Amino acid sequence: MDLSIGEVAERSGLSVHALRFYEREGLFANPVRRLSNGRRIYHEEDLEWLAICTRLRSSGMSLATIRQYIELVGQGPGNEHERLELLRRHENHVEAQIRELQETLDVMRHKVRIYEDHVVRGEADRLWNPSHPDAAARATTHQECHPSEGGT
Amino acid sequence: MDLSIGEVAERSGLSVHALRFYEREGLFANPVRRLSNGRRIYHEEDLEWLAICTRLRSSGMSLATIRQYIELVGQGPGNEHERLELLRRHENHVEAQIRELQETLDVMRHKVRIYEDHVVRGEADRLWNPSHPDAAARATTHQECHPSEGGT
DNA sequence: CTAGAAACTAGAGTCGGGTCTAGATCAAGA
DNA sequence: TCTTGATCTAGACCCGACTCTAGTTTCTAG
Repeated sequence: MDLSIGEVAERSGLSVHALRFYEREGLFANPVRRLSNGRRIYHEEDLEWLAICTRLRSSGMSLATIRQYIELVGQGPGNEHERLELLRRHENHVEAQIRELQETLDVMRHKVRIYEDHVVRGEADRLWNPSHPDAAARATTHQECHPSEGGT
Repeated sequence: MDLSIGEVAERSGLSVHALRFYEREGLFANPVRRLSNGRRIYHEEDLEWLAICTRLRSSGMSLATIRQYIELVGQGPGNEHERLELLRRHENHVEAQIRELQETLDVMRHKVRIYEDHVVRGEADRLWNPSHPDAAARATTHQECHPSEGGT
């Protein structure tokens, strides 16, 4: 039932180094226990938490914020509001990321499609090439492209 | 018509430092020209390119990859295939990011909703708190939650 | 003419998020 | 017994992407 750091590394996808690092940084909710010989022992719940952690990280939550969350939980009842707020902030953040990526994707698809056309016709060199300012014009006249590119 | 580095900074949202840094790193397609006194001059096209650059960056393309793209363009016709491949790879990458974020979002919404319920009922302490392994059980028995959490 | 803003260069520093090293300890198998 | 391999600690190192500093020059307004 007990897991060694190596097993956890393998199953979580994090390196043993990263696991020790996470521990130092206070990213484990239940402080990692040790065997009498000093070796760390983990349990399934740690793996579950690491999975969540990894999700939070890969969706852009910083380790500092994850630590904050854990600290709130560690303080026990009474701060549920703060926890919820933290989670909701991240939720919004993720939503915003999705929107932006979706926009970028639309732009890219458009560009790539046009690029392909031009490649087929052997005249692609000018596209998305800022040294040739007529690139935009070409694209635009051929297929509406970007009436106002600066959509960031 | 000519823009100073300060103007470009203001309009692009990048710092003057960053602009000089980008230039050193070869991220400008049309090499930045100088006035006789050594000062950089930029044009509208540079702003357009910077807008694209910023989009690529914020969607996770590294500066190194952006440089690669520019290098391909700079080599002139003949490598359209490579350019297209690079763009498509990024397209895929962005798509993958969106999918993952969407998944994360679903998970988070679910958790937050449940958390809210529990807060309302004053029994929230155990949720998403790996020190209380019964959290999952509670959530699960209350509202289906995670039959198999490790959905990464 | 002078002050202050803005630009220049080279290079150092920062920050987040790890990764790696060295040297020691410990467990298990040939 | 000896070796191999996993673990331990403290702390150095790395990488990407900037950011800032110092010292200098140049432009602009008063």
